[in-house]
Parts: sequence; structure tokens; C-alpha cells
Amino acid sequence: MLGVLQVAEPIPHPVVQRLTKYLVYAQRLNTEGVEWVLSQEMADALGLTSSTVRQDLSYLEFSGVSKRGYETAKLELALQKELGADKTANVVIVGIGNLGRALALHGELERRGFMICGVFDADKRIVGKKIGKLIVADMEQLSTVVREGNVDIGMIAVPPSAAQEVADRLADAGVRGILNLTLAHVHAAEHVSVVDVRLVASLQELLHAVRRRSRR
Amino acid sequence: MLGVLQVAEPIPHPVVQRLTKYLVYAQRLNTEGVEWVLSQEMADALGLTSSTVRQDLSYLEFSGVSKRGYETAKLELALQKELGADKTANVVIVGIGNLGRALALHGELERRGFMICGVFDADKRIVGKKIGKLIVADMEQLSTVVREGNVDIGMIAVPPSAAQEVADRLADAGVRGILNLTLAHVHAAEHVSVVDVRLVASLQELLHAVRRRSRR
DNA sequence: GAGAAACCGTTATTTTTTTATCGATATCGG
DNA sequence: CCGATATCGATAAAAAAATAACGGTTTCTC
Repeated sequence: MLGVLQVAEPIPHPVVQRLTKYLVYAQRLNTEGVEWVLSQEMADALGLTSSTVRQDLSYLEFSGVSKRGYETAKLELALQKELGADKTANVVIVGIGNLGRALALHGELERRGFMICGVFDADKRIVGKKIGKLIVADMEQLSTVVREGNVDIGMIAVPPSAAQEVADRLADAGVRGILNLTLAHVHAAEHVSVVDVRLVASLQELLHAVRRRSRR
Repeated sequence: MLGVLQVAEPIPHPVVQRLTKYLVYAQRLNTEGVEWVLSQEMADALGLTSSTVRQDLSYLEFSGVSKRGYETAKLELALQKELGADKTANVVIVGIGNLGRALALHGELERRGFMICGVFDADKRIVGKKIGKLIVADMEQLSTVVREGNVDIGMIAVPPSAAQEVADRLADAGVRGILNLTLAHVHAAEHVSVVDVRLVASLQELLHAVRRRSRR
């Protein structure tokens, strides 16, 4: 008997990026008490075409209805499920400088289901300090915390020169995803996903756009 | 006499994003004293193909040399010029919560040519406080500072619900670019560029990748 | 109810982006 | 100084993404 394994097709990366936008928007509509939304409305609100919206949402296990649009409550649920945002994810932060500290204290993370279960720094002078409810731990404790705390994701907020080393330690410790906040490029084994938060790079992009315009 | 105005073709967005990576890499090579680099080496270092690298760099007013590659010093210069990073850009930060404060104190910005000339908050209790060398100013002063300080870019680090209003005020004040650090979508007039720093969204993306993998 | 209109899901088309190919050219060894 | 070879730049091909088009279904109005 030949088992035909139905492998769900992976969602293209640009689509995933937009799904996060739809989620934010759907949540907003829900809190505002809006029950239905049209693909065209979402497109207008997010600067897209309705065609793109419909095609993106067709990846979800969920359907809109003709003439009424999408039910916001169910849309939110379907998006959360697809993005894995229906269960909280455990994360750690490495590097408690200005940026790391801000992330640890940034309420938006917990509000969106990211539970910070550890903050680490290599600098002994910082270890032991309190950041919100957490105490900055020594790098030695990283792998223990990751393992015992079932940590999925590590965030890197150290100076760029130390980024790769921290990435390696996070991967060794067993995280499955790395969020890189430095502007250094970081590589990891195939089974560890890396996403860059292009903080400075985005500013540079923006500057390029601005300068380009004034050139013409 | 028919003047043929040679309009420089705009560089595709994905290419611009990579140019920022090349710049960081070229700068690193330069500080390390490496004088030449091959397209293949850059590709390996940044997770790209050599073909992509060569095609991207062909947008610059600068050429590599067969058999030797690209001269790192000149490459850095050409990239800086193209990205507008050869002159410092003036920026302001609106919203001095954890994130805004971290940005104001994040040395990487000044190091990369972004001069922070003003920090603002709507909360009167925060106005007047010192952040590094700057003092948090009232929102009323925004347009004066933007105008007189020749500010190109405004960064939004307020709660999502206030993001659009701040964007409007920044645009009114005369900035040419907006860096949005909230997870709300923000729109602006055509002549104002908006770039999102997908902080929370990147985490969600990462979570999606991680959860997806464990599903199989 | 029947007809008109609106809107979704899907398929087709177009556009954009990435990757591969190949001739030209510069370098290096002999 | 000449041939072999490596690497670039440009062009061509392939892949991916965005947009448009269209059929079908649901809703709404009369």
C-alpha cells in the first residue's frame, strides 16, 4: 500500500510577511467591533491590491463568502493558527545593551504571545541586574535555560562583531529560530531559521529613497 | 534641439536591500585590511549567488576587474554614494518609550551617519528629561526642529494606535522619509517614503518558520 | 422568488526577480 | 610575451511574485 503523504505546500515568504499584517489589521477590526471585511478594504488599508489579498488568504484554512467578505473573528483565528501565534512562544534575549533592554521591556512582545524567559549578557558587570521581572544571567546559563524553558527563539542584540558567535551558541543551546537585530550577517545550520530585523539597514534604505528623490 | 534627459533608472527594491548588506560587508573587509573581494566570496558570506552579487553591483558607478574581483575601498565608496550614506542624515525620534530611548542611545546610528537632532514625546511627564545629550521636547516643537534642523527622516516609536497621527505630523513638518517601528500600517503622501522596521512581525515570521518545521 | 449586482476563489497573464550562461578581458605562469 | 584560466559584465532563461480576468455563488431588492 502506497501511502501518499499530503505535504502542505509551504507558503511563500512574501505571503507570510503580509499575513502578519493581515493579523494586526484583523485584530484591530475585531477590537473595533467590525465583523466583516472585504478584500478591497484590506487592500486599501494596507496598500495592496485586492487580488493579492484574496490570493494570500487562500492559503488559510478558511474562506470568505461572496458579497460579504471575510469574517474578522474567524480570519484572526485562522491567521493566528497559520502563523503559530495561537500558542505563546518562549524567547530569550542575548545582549542587554540599550536595545536588548528595550526589547525585554517592550510590552508589545508579551502582548503578541512572546514570553521572554531569559536575558543574557557576557558582561559580568551587567549580570545580576534586574530588567523588569527578569535578572540578567550569565552566558554560561544559556543552554540550560533554553533546554529547560523550552525556548524556541533567541534574539541577538549584541554588537555586530559578536553576533555570529552568539548565533552559534544559541544554535548549540537548541533554539530553532534566531532573530538577528545586529547589522552583521549571521548564518546558522539548515534547521535553524534566521530572520534579520533590519533596523539600521532600513534607515539606509529610507535614506536612499529620500536622496534619490532629491537628485531628480 | 531635442534634449534627451538621461534619467537614471531606479534601482529595484530588493537590490537596494542587498546593497546595504554589501556596504556592511565591504566596510568590514576594509577594516580587516582586505583589499580585493570576489563576487563569489561575497555571495558565500551573505548567502547569495555570485550572479546576484555581480548583477547588483552593476548598478553602481564602479566596476570590478576580471580575475581580481572588486576593490573593497572603492566598493565601499560607491555603495555609500549610491545609498546616500556619504553625507550624514538628520533624523528625529518621536516616542520616547523603551524603544525610542534605545534608538536614541544606540551608537550604531551615529556611527552609520545618522545624526539624531531631536527626540519628542506627547507625554508631558517625559518632556524635559535627558536622553544622552538630548532633551525630550514637546510635540509642538516638532515642525520647528524639522525645518530648522534640515531633518530628512522621522522615526516613529509610539504605541501603534498613535502611529498614523504621528506620521501625519511628521509629514506636515516636512520630513521626506518615515521609519515606522510600530506594527501598525502607516500611510503617507506620495512624496514621503515609508519604511517599516518589522520588529514584532519578524518575530511572528520566525515563529511561523519554526512551528511549520515541527509540524512535519 | 427572480433578477441584478457584488465579491470571492481560481486561473491566466504580466511583471519582477533570480539564476545560469557565455563571450570578453585581465592576470599570471612559463 | 603568449597561452591558459579565472572572473567579470551582459544577456538569456527560469522561477517567483503580483496583478488582472473571469466564472460562480451569495446576497439583496423588488
